Amino acid sequence: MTVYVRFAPSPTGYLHIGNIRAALYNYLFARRQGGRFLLRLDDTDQERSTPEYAAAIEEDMRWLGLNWDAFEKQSARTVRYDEELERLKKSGRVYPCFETQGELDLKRKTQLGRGLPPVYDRAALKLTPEGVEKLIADGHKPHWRFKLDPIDVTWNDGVQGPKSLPASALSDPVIVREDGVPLYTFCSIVDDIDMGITHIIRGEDHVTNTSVQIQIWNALTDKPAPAFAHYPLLVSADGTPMSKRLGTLSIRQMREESHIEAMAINSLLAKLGTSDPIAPYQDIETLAASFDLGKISRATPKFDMQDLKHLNAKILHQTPYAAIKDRLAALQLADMTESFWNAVRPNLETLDDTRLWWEITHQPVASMLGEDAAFLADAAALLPPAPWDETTWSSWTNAVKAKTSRKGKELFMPLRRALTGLDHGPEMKALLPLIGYERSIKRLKGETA
RNA sequence: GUCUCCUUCGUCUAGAGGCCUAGGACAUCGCCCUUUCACGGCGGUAACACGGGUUCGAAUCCCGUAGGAGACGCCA
Repeated sequence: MTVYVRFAPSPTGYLHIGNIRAALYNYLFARRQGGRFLLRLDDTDQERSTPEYAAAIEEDMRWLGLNWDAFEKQSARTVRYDEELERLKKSGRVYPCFETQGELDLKRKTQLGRGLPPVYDRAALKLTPEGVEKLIADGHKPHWRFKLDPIDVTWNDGVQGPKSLPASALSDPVIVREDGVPLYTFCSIVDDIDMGITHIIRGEDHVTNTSVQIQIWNALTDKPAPAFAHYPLLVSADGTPMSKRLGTLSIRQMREESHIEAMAINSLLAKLGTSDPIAPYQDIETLAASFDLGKISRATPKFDMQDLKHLNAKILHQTPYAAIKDRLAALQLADMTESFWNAVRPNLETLDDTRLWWEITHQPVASMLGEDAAFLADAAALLPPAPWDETTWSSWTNAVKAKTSRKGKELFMPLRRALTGLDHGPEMKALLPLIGYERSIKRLKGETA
């Protein structure tokens, strides 16, 4: 059996750290198993779904490198949902209900107040066929519920192990709204059957859905239900649930505002909450090779933006010039050479920091002379003429050392400050030739150059 | 309230009754390298939620308590 998995977001917002994990896990699982990966837009909710969000999801997935083998949209499949619904109506597995939302809310509130689980009481099942006809004739529109069997559904979960959920805690799910729109719980199963999905990997917020969906699946087909795996949801570093934080954690914000590398996100999310160490990975195929559902822990891991930033820096420090060349060219700055990259790479936290070091080597910088103006004037006098190379720094500083008797930090820090305007940065022997004689001599004299 | 899952260093985890004076990774701290900061290399600090029980012996099994996450929608 060839593995076939899907990521099924609804285009009602941007992809974020929480839901991209579903995409990543499914993608890596498919790659590892030699299977296929489907992107399916669950866009039956016409009011909240937008083409803009749909396009953004595709864009973000491509940026992360999560390429899909097939693409589907639920909005194009309404005929199939109607057909399957008719079959369930004929077999008596769904039944019409007429309670208003207000009535249902009240029932739930009453049950909760009495310490009971807020489960639908199946009052609509007591309606006679004549009663139903009369309600419809009077202009009431029914919504439809799927009648659950009173059995405990069991399955062997890929992360949680053997699972059993008591039927008594479940309501008959509404599968078609009063306005005729079929709901996720139902559409998703019709799709999974039609498309031949073999494994469903998703967050543990779907565990109770699974027990009803297995029943719906079995009511629709004799084919065996897919394998399920439910991984624990993330919590944010300060302990607040992610659901309250997702606004600040969209993939596009990470990319456009925080300048995070796609592989930093992939590396962290693929390993966070697993028994593998969190480490920088350069490509997604290597990540796929080590992916194993069995390594996912059942406890809720914390997501910390700091961890992501650390990993991002590590990835950049390891990135060879050949792999970053095109993106450096896209910055449209002069002299983005291999030696420039190798010089600045160890000091980057984000790729955008490249601009800072480019400006220091190519744009006027306010020099930092401080108390050392006299010392720097001596140094300036000793500055050798161009052309410069990697040895210039040490021959020059040796001369300065001989003249001034300074050494160590006393010798180097004032030079770094004067030449770059900063007290930290790449190795000066690499930076000096990039700054060049003209700017160097002026900066040593305290001029902005 | 009911149901599901969970609780080992700051963080992610290893650990399936004696191999645990609890191992690894990240972070942190220190040292080395670099006649400078960083990068890199090498080391150190640091944890079994609590209370009972079972057992010769418990991080590991059982019960309870506390705490955390999720679900209980005509959302997905």
